[in-house]
Amino acid sequence: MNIRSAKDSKSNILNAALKAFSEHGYSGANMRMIANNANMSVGGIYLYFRNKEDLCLTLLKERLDELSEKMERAVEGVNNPAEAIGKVIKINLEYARKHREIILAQNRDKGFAFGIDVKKKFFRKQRKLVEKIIKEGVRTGDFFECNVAEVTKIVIAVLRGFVLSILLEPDGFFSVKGCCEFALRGLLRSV
Amino acid sequence: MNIRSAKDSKSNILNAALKAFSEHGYSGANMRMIANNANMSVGGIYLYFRNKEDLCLTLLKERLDELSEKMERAVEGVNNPAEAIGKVIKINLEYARKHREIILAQNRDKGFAFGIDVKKKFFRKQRKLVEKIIKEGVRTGDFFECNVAEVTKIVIAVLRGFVLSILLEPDGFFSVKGCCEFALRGLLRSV
Amino acid sequence: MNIRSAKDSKSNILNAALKAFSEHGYSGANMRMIANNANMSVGGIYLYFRNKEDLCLTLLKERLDELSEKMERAVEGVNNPAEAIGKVIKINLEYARKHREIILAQNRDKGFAFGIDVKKKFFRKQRKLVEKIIKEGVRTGDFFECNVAEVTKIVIAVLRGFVLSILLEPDGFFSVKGCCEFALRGLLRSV
Amino acid sequence: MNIRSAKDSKSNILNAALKAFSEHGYSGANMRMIANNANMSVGGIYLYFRNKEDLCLTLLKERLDELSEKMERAVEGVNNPAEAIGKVIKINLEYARKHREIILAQNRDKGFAFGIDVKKKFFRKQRKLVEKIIKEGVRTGDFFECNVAEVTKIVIAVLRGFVLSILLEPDGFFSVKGCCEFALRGLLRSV
DNA sequence: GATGAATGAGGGTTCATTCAT
DNA sequence: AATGAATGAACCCTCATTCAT
Repeated sequence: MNIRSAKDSKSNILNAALKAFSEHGYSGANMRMIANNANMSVGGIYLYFRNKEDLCLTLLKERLDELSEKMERAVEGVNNPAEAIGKVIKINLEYARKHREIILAQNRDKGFAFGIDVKKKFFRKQRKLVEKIIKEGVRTGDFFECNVAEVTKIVIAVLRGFVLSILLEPDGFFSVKGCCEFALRGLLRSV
Repeated sequence: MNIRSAKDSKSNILNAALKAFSEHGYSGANMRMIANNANMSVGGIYLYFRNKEDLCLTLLKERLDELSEKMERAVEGVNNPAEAIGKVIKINLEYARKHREIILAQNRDKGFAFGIDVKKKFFRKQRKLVEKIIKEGVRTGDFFECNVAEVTKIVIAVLRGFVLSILLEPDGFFSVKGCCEFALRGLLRSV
Repeated sequence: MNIRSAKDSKSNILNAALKAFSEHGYSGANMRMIANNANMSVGGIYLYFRNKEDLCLTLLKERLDELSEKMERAVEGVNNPAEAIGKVIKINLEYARKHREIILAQNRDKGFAFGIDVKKKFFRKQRKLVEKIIKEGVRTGDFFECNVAEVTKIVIAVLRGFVLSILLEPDGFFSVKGCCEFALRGLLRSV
Repeated sequence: MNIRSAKDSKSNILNAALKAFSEHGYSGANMRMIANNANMSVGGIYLYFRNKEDLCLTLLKERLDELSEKMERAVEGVNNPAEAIGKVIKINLEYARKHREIILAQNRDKGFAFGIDVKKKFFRKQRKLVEKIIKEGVRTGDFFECNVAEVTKIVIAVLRGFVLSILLEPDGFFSVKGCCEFALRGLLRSV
């Protein structure tokens, strides 16, 4: 209707798609719905995106890039490794809570395999970040001596678990502080 | 071809569906595929299952019931709380590795919302089991004093994270021992 | 289950089919339903009837034969033509009210064309009966001089209209007496 | 092929459906047939009609609205009640002869219950029209004193009977004049 | 750039009928 | 005579994608 720039149109469609996917999941949402949300014609979407999958993938990429950047900015200049781990956990939990619907939509109907490349790229970045922190923690003596590669994987696994639990039970009591403490100390009173 | 008992037919279909869902996801698999895998006609499936969803749900329920039972049997008679937590982690990790395809299939295309009741029932059982162990650990003094309810949730979140990571990166190095140690001790050298 | 004679089985199935067709119409009723109603297997039905249509046709034939016979018996020995016409109307209206569900079922989903031969045979008999009465009425002078063939058709049409109206609006006020009076004024020389 | 206006497409589909339903009845006709008749794709039909039933119902409504209007226009300005009844009969008989196939199709496979609301609306209109004429006839003294409500029902039943008979035996000799005379003898005080 | 009518393959599901037992 | 599991064609309907305008 309006004279829009290509960039505007694209982000307009992305917002419309976001809404549709959030509400109905990937295959529950159809192109007509998205077009309606975007105040556009169905055909119009195909001027900006190759197909439905491309549209969803773009959405996913945007989100993960944003999260990546947030994490990196959050630990920039933080010297205390424990604090850095805490920040990473905090950012991830906040992000999960904020974008719950979207993350679920991207996994509903398509599952983990969907957009695997984009996800892998994100995971790689995330792992590097955490690994750096742990390495530093071991170097400073704050953290246990350990197989850094494995512990990194474990920490990321734990992080994922926190995120997943927030997605599954959004209303459950689940404090960032509790998660951080746990990740840093575990269950046992004495070692 | 129609010489099978009803029970045979049912499990025959379930296996065929498992294969189809594992390879193509829930909506990628179609009833014709499943019928072919089962060396049956399409209509035959509907003698044993109300519809596609029912078929997949049955598969899910079977799996989760089995896992539930395994966990319960594993901690039976174990008095050391740390050991019990270790067993729970071990069972879950082994299970994830063994049934990776199936679990993914049930979440691909349909996502977490699918079979939510069956899943909730499982989660409830799992939480009760873990809570009991932690309570006991706190009572015996093996574990920190803590908000048992919250820590239970966190431990389960961690558990989920381990499982999720195995699903996402099946070939990654990821030892049960490492996970257990981490869950029990965390990262920090001293508190 | 029981040892039944072939005749028993047949009528047992017919009753079961009648119930099913009455409740769900021709295509709404399925063979499994009928088999259940008859406490039989699906395959069993095919020992007695060639197929679903044959089953329904047999039902139709039974009903129409019964009605035919009732009409014939009713006018037997009645000498007054007006009274005879009244009897015919009465029998038909009563029959429509009594077997409403069945008649509707036979026309629901299949319509007038269904069982056309059986119906035609019935219509022929009915027409002959009415024609005979009218001819007699004209001969005795009770009825107007008229084109007997056409008036017969008209009287039958009127009769059908009464029946149809009862089928369409079973609860509507619609007296046999009113119908007879109306129809006879069309026939009687003097009132 | 896609150069038609929406209105053209709709009526194009309606014609195609009419042909299909007339030839094969409601459930005998399938969407693919209709699409072929309309030189369209199956999906195209669903742009204009919610489903098969909606398509058939629209057809039915169109027909009955047309007949309703015809009847009303026919008696407009006619002062003689007997003549008015004659016109109503004439219009209905002509209509039945002209649209025989269509009317049959709408009742074949689905029966009277199909589109019951649309039909009821038509019947209501028809009854009001006839009732008004009879009331007027009684007032002017042309018609017998009578229970107007009941006689209206009877006249409509008779009318239905004429229509039904034309549907059942289209080639039968069945004059409008004969029908009117017969029906009017039931109503007129003097012949 | 933008439209939206049109496509048509493919989906899940039903059910009259068959046949090995 | 009787069973009921099995068949498979056919049904209605959906929707990502295309293309004439």
